[in-house]
Amino acid sequence: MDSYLELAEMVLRAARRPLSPRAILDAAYKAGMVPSHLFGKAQHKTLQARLSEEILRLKLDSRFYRTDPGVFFLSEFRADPDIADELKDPFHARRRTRDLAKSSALAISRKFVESSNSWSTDWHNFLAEADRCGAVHYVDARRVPPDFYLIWAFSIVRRSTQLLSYRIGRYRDDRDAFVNRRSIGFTDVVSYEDASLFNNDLGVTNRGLAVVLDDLDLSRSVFGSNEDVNAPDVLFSMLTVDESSQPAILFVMEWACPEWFEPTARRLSLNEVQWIDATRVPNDLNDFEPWSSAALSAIVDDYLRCRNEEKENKRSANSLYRIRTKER
DNA sequence: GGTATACTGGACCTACTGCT
DNA sequence: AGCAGTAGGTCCAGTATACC
Repeated sequence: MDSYLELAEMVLRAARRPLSPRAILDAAYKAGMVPSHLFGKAQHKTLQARLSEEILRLKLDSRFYRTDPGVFFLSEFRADPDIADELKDPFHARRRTRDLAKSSALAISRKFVESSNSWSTDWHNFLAEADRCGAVHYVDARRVPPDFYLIWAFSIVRRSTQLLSYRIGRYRDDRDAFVNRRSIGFTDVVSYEDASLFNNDLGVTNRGLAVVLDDLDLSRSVFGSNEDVNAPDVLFSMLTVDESSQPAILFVMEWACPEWFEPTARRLSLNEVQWIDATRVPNDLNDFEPWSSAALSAIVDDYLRCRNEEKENKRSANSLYRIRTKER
């Protein structure tokens, strides 16, 4: 036996019940099963780390699963009729980070974007046109070819005149201009799997909805009903040009939640969740990460312009904003 | 010997809990 | 509500091992 995982496997097989890493190690020491090369001040932490990583990596193919937070069991017992049913239901631990490293991320050729004039019409035309012209490619999000823009869904949650904001932790986004900054965006790259026959935007709004539901741990019914989610308010697209990340195109959309909605802070891995006023530029705009800062400025400008023009329900959609963090 | 891969302990960050 | 201590989950640098 030469690793923590093998040790855990043997102890759990003998115990035939879920155990915490500490209990696994206690049992292993009592049985004299721990080899001398496994040592340390906090071995239960190491074992927990190994189990967590194995489950994260192999998911359902892992030898282990959680029955509760911090309690692990062997997958082989899920087929054992002598094991109680309530121990067979895997507990899914909330991720601290979201995997952005998608191998099939939506990207559009720069040439097409620069020659396109359909920014001024709407997303669907722009994306359909890109698709028709063969300007759409699916790429590895970690290695975007220089002649392509990665496409991001950027979801905002609105409650009347307020927008939901939060502070980004290190695990969430480690780009220098984003870490510890305030944000109004729930963002993710759009993947091939998001597109379907039933949407005509290559899956951009699908991904926008998925990311906001996932990050806020919400049910679809918050934005309509489980069967039929209200379409988001399509705001605009932004071409981001900042030093901290590769140039990308953000499709900014707003999801309107009911007046009673309040995110349950304890379920979030987001910090300092608060509603901010969407009718004026916040004093601490520089505290926001560059994408949110630009989106927020555009939203407030739009609100003020609409109010001036007394066209309150009309948003000027689909204009191209260029963010240059250096110029801010 | 050089390189790739796997494994390790523990640091790190966030969430939870109990106390005041 | 605010604080401190602890636990859970993730990350990373260092080391061991396997392979060429």
